[in-house]
Amino acid sequence: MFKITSEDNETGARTGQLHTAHGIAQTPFLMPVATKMTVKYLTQTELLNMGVESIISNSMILTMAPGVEHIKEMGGIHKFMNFNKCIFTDSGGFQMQSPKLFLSISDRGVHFRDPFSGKKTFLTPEAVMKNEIEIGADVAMCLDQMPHTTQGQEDWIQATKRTHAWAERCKSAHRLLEYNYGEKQMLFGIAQGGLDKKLRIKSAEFIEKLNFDGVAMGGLCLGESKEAMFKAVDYQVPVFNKEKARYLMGVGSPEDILEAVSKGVDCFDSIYPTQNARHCNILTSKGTIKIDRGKYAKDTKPLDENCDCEVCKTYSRAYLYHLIRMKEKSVLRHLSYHNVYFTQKLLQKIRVAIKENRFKEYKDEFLSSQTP
RNA sequence: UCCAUUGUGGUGUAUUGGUAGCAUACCAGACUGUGGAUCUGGAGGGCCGGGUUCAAUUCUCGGCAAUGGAC
Repeated sequence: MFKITSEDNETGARTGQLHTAHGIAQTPFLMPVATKMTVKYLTQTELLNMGVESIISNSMILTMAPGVEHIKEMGGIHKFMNFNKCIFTDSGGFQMQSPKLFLSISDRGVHFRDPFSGKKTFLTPEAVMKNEIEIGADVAMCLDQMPHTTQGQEDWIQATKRTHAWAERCKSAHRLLEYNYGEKQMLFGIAQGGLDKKLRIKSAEFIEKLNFDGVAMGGLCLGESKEAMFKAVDYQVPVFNKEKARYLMGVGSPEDILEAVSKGVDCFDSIYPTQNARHCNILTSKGTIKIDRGKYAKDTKPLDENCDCEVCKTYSRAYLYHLIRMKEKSVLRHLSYHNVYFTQKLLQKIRVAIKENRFKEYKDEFLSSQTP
C-alpha cells in the first residue's frame, strides 16, 4: 500500500509511505542494488544505520544461484541475508541487455545462459512471478522487455507490445500464486515505450489499467540525452494514478534524482553510488571528485567536508588515495560506504524539503553547489 | 681480479642497417533495473663516447653499469 503524506506546491514532488510486509519505506527513496543479496562491500547493519529502508535484488540471478529452493530452505530472502526491511526483486528484464546472459527471446519467454552452471534456462512471465514470490520479496517486478533507447521505433513498438502482454500474464499468474500460497506480495508493472511520445503514453495507460500496486518506468537512462529521458517521464507520470507509487528504474545520479522527484517520482534504484565508488568517483556536496587522482596524494581533508559519515569522520583523502594505490580492497568498502551514505542523506534531505514546502529551493541550492 | 651475458619509455618486454611496437604504471574522459570489469583518448624510450655507412637503436671498438660464474 502506498500513502502520500505531503505534496510540494511548487513542483510535482511528494513524500509518501510504502507500506510493505517488512516495514514502511519513506518515499522518495533510492534503493541500493543487491543483485546477489549483498550491496557490494557493505554490511546489512551499515545499511540500516544509514537509514536504508529498501533494497533491490534480482530474482533471475538468484534463481541461477543459489536457487529458489535454496533460499526457501534458508527461510526466505529476508532471513537468509538477514535484512528485515523492504526488499524488491527485479525480474531479469534488464539482463536481456547483457550479451553474456541473454540468448534469445520470443513471445513465450526468454532464454538466458546461466553463467554459474553454463546451462540454458528459460524464463516466462509465469515462472518469474513464481520465483519472486517464493524468494519472498516484498515487491515483485513484472518481466518486461526493455528496448534500448538507441534502437529504433520498430524495436520500441515490438518490445512495448510484448511487455504489455507479459504484464497481463504476470498479473494473472501473480493473482493465482497469491491465492495458492495464501500470501500477499506487491507487484509493480513496468511501462516502456522507448523515446516515442505516443508509445510512452500508450504504455503508461496500458500498465495503469492493469492496476498494479505500483508503476515503474523502464528502459530509460541508457545513454539517451537527459532531455529525452525526462520527456519520457513527463509523458508517463500524468497518466498514472496519483495514488500509486511511481518508480523510475535505474536512476541514478543526484542530479537525475532531484529532477525526477520534482516530476513526481517516488522510487529509484541504481548502482550509481556503489559502482562509482568502486571506480573512485566520489559524490560530495561540491560535486563528484575522482579520488584516485594524484592531486589527492597529500590532501588531508575528508572526502566531503560537509559529510558526517563514518568514513569522512575517520579518514583523509590522502589515506584513501594511498589505499587505492596499494590496491587494498578495504578502500572499496570505505568509498562505497560514503557514496551510499551520501545518497541516502540526499534523499532524506529531499523528503524534509518537500514536507517543508521548499523542495525547489533545496534542489536549486544543491545543483548550484555541484561545482568541484 | 678474470670470464661470460645483457644494456630500448617509470617498470617488464618485442622488432629492426631506413617511421622503434606491446603490456603495465601514469594523465584525462566514459560508466545510472551491478563484473571489482571494460572501453576511449593522451604523454613518455634506444647507457655514454668513438668508428664503418648516404643512414646506426641495430654492425664494430672503448668506457660505464647490471646479472651470472670463476678466483
